[in-house]
Amino acid sequence: MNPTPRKLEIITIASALFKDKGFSAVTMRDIAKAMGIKAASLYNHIKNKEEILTFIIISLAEEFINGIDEIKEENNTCIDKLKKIIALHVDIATRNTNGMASLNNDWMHLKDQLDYYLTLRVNYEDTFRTIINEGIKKNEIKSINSDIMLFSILSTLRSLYIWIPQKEDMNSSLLATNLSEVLLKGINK
Amino acid sequence: MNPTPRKLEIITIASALFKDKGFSAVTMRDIAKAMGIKAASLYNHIKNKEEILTFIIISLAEEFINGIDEIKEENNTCIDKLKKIIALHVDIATRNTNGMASLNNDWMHLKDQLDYYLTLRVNYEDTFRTIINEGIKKNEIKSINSDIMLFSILSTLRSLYIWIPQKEDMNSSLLATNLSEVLLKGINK
DNA sequence: GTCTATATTTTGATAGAC
DNA sequence: GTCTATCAAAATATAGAC
Repeated sequence: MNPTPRKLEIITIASALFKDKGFSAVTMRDIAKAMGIKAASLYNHIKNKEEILTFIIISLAEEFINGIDEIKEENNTCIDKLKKIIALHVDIATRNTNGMASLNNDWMHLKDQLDYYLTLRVNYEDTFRTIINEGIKKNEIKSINSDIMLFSILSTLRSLYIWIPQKEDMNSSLLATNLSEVLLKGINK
Repeated sequence: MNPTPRKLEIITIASALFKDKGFSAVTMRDIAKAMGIKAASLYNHIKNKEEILTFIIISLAEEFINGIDEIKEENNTCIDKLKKIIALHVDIATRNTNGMASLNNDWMHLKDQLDYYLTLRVNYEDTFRTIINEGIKKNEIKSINSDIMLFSILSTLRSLYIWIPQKEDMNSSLLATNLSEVLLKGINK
């Protein structure tokens, strides 16, 4: 899992193509053309097409699990933990917009590491849900079905990659602040 | 745009497959096998693979635009209009969960009707944004960047199809009510 | 309406020269 | 590290029999 510079170049260019058309609709020839080389040459750097997808998804999934594990241990209110989770999503989605598309839409095409990915995802959602439930218990958060709250917030955060490129003018910390306001306190006056 | 029963059967079965693997990863043989016939037989009912996708996406997009056009004309508060939009999404996503996956993830594979789809989508988002902006003007809604509010709410609504099958126990109207509470008033106590 | 057979193109991947 | 040449498999789609 420590790619050479050339391999990383392939992964980066492939990410951009996967974002636009999805993993299955992008061919090795598409990736090669975008790199300015022939498809056969790609195999000097990567084992196969699957390896590209696996790297994109697993490295992102690990970033998320590491991020939330750190946040959950902090001595903080639950609301502040949620704000940090929101900032985590904004940060990762800003730094790797293209990869986020594969993480969201193409994880089902993983083979070798599909089970590992699913474990990471379940762990992430469980930690997230635990933080919400603690917030309810401590009277910081409304006593609504916590799955609905989890689903609502996480759906928005997972879609950030679609929206961030359209809003290049807005800086990350302002976006995270505004998003926290909307997601935590709503839009109703 | 008025499919025979057999054609509708193909579209329905294809929707389920597209939901699981995406349009590009599903072959005509996959669809045929799920129907219990051979791939060649499909072509007696449909022109090509693209036509299946086009029907799924365009009929859903038209349902949404018709729904929101009706809501916007009503003599109602903006908050109530938003509640109706939320109920619209819950309703459509409940009735056609599988189709919603294609609408969200495979619209870029449209050919003939891609421009038409994009027009419908822009119109939908514009109407949605206008309702939010009116709410701000009338002091019903907080004066935050309306694009952030639009993005946040719409991301959640667009993801409903992923979540609804996991929550079969919850009825549509309760879900719409809870979701309105969370999306409009937030989770913070 | 479904079948078999088949044409044509595209795809992931390898072998071996430079 | 990239190329040309090529393979084998898989894909969309058509023709024509039943």
